Amino acid sequence: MIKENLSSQMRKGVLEYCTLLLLNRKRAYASDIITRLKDARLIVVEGTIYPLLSRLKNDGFLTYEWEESPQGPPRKYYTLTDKGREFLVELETAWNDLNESIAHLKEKTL
Amino acid sequence: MIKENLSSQMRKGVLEYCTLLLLNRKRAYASDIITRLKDARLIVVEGTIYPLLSRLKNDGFLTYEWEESPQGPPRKYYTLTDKGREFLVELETAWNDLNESIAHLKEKTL
DNA sequence: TATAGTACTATGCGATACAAGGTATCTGAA
DNA sequence: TTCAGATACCTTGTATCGCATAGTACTATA
Repeated sequence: MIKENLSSQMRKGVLEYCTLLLLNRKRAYASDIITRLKDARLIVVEGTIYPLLSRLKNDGFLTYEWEESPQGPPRKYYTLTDKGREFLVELETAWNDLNESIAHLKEKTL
Repeated sequence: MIKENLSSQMRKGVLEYCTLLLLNRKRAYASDIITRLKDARLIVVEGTIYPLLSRLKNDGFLTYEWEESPQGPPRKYYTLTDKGREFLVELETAWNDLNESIAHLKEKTL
């Protein structure tokens, strides 16, 4: 592994968590999500976010509604389902567990 | 994505960080590493750790020395190189950045 | 010699991030 | 009316990584 794809590899699966976190606050459409993740210093591109949203929708974690746009084509606004909120809790737990494991590895032995 | 491979995906790339963290404290051989990661609640198996160690070695982040074992075949004891220690710092930064991004997404808007 | 235990290696699969390219809609200027 | 640009969505192919599985090699002991 080289430096360039370092964060790329480390984020595998985490983007799912971040996207759900984001949508839990407020509904959004794909381009909007990309912008918001960029605000959080997470660089994401279209080729990543569209398949991700489709997966989450097919698993029943998200739903969407088409809505007219003031400019340009209509938008798909995604929102969390109840199942999605439950899944978000699980992801949160998994993330916290990972952090605990790392903390454990840091302080251990010497 | 289903619940089972949730943590699996999330850990992608993180295991590299954990392994380097672990070896930064004390040298170890593969089976030893698996045991130590298990102590930190990270379940890892042989098929994961051996390719990972090979990659890190080929990238110059690790070196190893063969050493006799009190029982069974000789062991490959891995240690970090200077380049490996530099890489560990980068991984640490990447990890902290990810945590900051998530914290940002949690508190943002509402 | 045979068996069990330990350690390392190789192969194939599924999931994911990403680059690159494509389609469709709307607005405004020529 | 036509066309360029912006917006928004979607698809395909590639590389990487964790993992299951199977296999190889060495040592000690009966």
